[in-house]
Amino acid sequence: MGLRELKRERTRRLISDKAFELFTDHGFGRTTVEQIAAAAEVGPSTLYRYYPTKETLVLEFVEDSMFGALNWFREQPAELDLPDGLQSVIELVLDQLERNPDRVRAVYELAGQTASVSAHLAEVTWRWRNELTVELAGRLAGDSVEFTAALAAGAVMNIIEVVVQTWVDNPDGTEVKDLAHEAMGLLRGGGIPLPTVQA
Amino acid sequence: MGLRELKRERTRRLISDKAFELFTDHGFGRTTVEQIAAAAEVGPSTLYRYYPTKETLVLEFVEDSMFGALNWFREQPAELDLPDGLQSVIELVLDQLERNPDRVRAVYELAGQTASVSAHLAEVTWRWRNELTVELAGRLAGDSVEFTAALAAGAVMNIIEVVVQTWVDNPDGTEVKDLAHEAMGLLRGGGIPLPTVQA
DNA sequence: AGAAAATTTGGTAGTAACTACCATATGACT
DNA sequence: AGTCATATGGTAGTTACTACCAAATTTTCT
Repeated sequence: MGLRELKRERTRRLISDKAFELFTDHGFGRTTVEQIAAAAEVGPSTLYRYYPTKETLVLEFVEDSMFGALNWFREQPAELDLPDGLQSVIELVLDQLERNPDRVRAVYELAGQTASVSAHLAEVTWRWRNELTVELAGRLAGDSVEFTAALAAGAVMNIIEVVVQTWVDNPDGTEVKDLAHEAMGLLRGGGIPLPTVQA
Repeated sequence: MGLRELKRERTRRLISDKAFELFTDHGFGRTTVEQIAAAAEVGPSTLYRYYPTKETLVLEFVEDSMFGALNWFREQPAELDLPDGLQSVIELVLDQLERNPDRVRAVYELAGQTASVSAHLAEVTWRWRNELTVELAGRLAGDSVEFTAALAAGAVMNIIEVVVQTWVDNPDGTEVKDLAHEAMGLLRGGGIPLPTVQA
């Protein structure tokens, strides 16, 4: 890796760290992009090159965690057992998020306070689910492939969201991995009140 | 209803109609709030009183459809059978959306083109799911009520989203209600590749 | 009917996120 | 060392949105 890339990584991290510092101290809305740029000792112009919007400053880590796992899934052989593969996807996302619990909590804190952050967080997971749907559809056969894939991808996204939310809400509760298994068990075992089917 | 309320309703509708006209003709990003205000023959100041952000102009109908159904659910007696109730919620939302198919299609069109619209659309459904979770949790008993409620609410949201998406993507396909039943059937009958449970 | 009160409207001034663009500086390569 | 590619910082401008105020309009009270 050249010196150039190294510096890029460093500035990128510096900017997002300073941003989080200011966001958690004074709130998302009360922090201006210029203040962040000043704190990171770069021009606003440079900051915008790394982070096109204020929200991406907050969501980079979550987005990377989620799409990292998705990319792993994409590289798996076509014969991969889907249920097993989906479990691995879930565990990979959770593993990534657990590498930086404080950051995850801060993100959810900010999303709770600011509508546009919550909106963009929702958008990231929504986009993630759509891309998982495409990948899944390519691995399915039979009737209404798109439909089935979308339902499966939605279920996976759901499990992740519920587990993360529960984890964030009570930090000293059950282990993340156990929560995930509990969720999958409930879904499979019929422990969830699902809507009835009646024509 | 007094003259004041009547005029308010009228201006509100006028504004959102003009907004959709401009959005679909020239795109969301290429339409300014001032242009919308001018087209509706009101001051920008007035427009902002009705619609606090540009995105609410787009999402009002979808939001009303979804939260209308949720409010119906909230008013149901505590003894209501949950699976049946959830099916009704789904059908109510879909009924509301079907009252204005063009508008729904336009919304999804705009969401596909503009990130911030897609973000706010995601946020609306996310918030809807959260409120459904709260309502459901109040009607459940036993262990891990919150957890179960969140999973159920997520499943409901999922069905709605998949059905609407499928409906929007091919307008002349299966009836919305049939799609919904198909989705519920697949979910209950194990036709979906769900992640495995293994500790 | 007419005055007073409440509310809606439109306009002004200002903030801040973001874009387009250009000159300068800084690593990379021969 | 010199040239090339890329990263940086600054300037000017657009636009969404906020706070605030004076005029207009609807409702209410006498």
